[in-house]
Amino acid sequence: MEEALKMSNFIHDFIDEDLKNGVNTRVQTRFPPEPNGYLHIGHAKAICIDFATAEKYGGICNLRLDDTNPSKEDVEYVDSIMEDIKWLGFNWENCYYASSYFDFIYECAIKLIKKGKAYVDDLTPDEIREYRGTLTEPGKNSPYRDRSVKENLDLFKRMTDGEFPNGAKVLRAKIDMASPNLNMRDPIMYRISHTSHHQTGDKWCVYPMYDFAHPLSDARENVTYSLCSLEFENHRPLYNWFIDEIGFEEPPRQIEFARLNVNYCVTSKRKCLDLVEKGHVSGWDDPRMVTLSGMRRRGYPAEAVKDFIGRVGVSKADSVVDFGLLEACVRDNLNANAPRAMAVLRPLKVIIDNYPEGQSETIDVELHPDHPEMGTRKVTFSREIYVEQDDFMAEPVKKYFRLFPGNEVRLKSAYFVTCTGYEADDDGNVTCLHCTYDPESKGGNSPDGRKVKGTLHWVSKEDSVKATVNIYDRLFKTEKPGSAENLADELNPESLTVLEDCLIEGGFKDAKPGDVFQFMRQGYFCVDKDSTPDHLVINRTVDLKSSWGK
RNA sequence: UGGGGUGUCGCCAAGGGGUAAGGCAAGGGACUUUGACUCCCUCAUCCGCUGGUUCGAAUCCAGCCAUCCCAGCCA
Repeated sequence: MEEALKMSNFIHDFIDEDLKNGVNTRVQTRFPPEPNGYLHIGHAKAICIDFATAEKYGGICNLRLDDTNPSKEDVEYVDSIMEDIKWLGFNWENCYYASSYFDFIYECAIKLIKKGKAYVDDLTPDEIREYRGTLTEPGKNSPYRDRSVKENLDLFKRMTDGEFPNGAKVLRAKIDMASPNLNMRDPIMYRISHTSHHQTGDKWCVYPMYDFAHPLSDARENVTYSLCSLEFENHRPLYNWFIDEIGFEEPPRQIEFARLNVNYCVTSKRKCLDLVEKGHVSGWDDPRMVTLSGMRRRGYPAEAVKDFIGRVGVSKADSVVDFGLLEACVRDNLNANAPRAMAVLRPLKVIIDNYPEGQSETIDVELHPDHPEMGTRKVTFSREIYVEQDDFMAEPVKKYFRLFPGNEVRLKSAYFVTCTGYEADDDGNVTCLHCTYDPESKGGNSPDGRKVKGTLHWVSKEDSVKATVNIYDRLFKTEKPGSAENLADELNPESLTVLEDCLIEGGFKDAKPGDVFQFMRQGYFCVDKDSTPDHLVINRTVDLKSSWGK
């Protein structure tokens, strides 16, 4: 993916142009999340773009926690953000907080007041909204707009000193109440909020707004390209206004790109928080969530996520990427890297009638068919084994070439076996299969050269471990969740299927949380963090494509 | 009905005057000790629409249509 993202996109075209014209001589970016939630697949796009762009041009990318609104933020989130970025494999040059620039930002506010470009406004929130006008009508000036510099300086200091309650006053930029761009109608720079901040404690009771803090933070850090999503396009004139008014030698430039949307997924903090708080999911790291922690727990390799971002590309067109593309990236990665193991999710007992009772043998099986260097593991074959329930049909449908009475198949790496009969309970459910094996076919090939069309995975009764397996489906049944009044109405009731009593080959007990295996045709599976040697909990990462049944 | 964006295959996305890359999905075939993988082949006479400029346009111009963002003391 590094290559994919280094391929030119329109952002790089702008940068190339600037570099060519001498507008800039270097490239520096930043990834600026607000610590008010967990990072998700959408952030992964921003992270990849920010870090890869800096890397492409030999510049640096800082992590900056955009913490200008303490009422919504928490250190729990800053910790998770750092962990998730590291998991993705990116290393920030410096870690800063917007709050570490509060003194600087405050000085900038004073400077604007002194220039007559900012004023303290006493209007109430409702009045400010009224005075702002509408999309089609211009706003009107606040009666407090023409206060003297001296009075503004005094009032702003008293705001800062905590003399006024929340909402009593704000500091506003004096721009143009008739601007067709609402962001330019005297935007608020500072609001009063007697809230303790997770980084600065009780030092401040006024906090800068995003529009004021962001450009100054960028400039302060010597960022040259401030890459963000499309919804900030309308803010760019304001971003530039603050940069121009304060004055910087190497002004940063904001470039916007379309944010990532994936169908059947939710990537808004509001909705994710809702799912977590209302218990629709087990937490921010629920394997069904597309949070970075959720995907990690699900077993998605970080490389696969980055590959996905690279394949999606960067443009300014609103788009919704198919979740299937993410899964394709995961399969590609895992197919190449995940060791193989045999597991039977819905066990069906098989008795090899002509295999001596009490006898067993150990078979070496490659961990990966394409990578012999990965070595082998040992599996045990014996008279009583288990196969998948749907690997048998009493009355086979056309083109079915697994087990059915009279048919011969291969047990992966073991022997050819022929189904001779089966037992069923009173309800007609098949409870046990009877087979005979061909001793000459040890290893899975018959010396007489006869072929079988089916190869089944299996586990022996003696050498297997029990596990609980979670099978996941999409969390939502609607392509674009969030349109309904209640998000819960759009949840897919079958997003989680728990299978108890699954059987995995014996050696699996040594697997560690986070390890991902391919259980042959059943797909890829990841050992859950809550798994213990006594109780294995396995999450299905993704299934395999199958042409069976088409 | 204001301003700012965006419209190329089912989903992403290159290409920016010279005759439509690639990926995912889909379909067909080969191979196969995973009905997986791999490997072949197919898949936009057409680039939102309508005009115009030009020898020639998806690429330039005009008009129109569709769609997204903006009226938080959120980011």
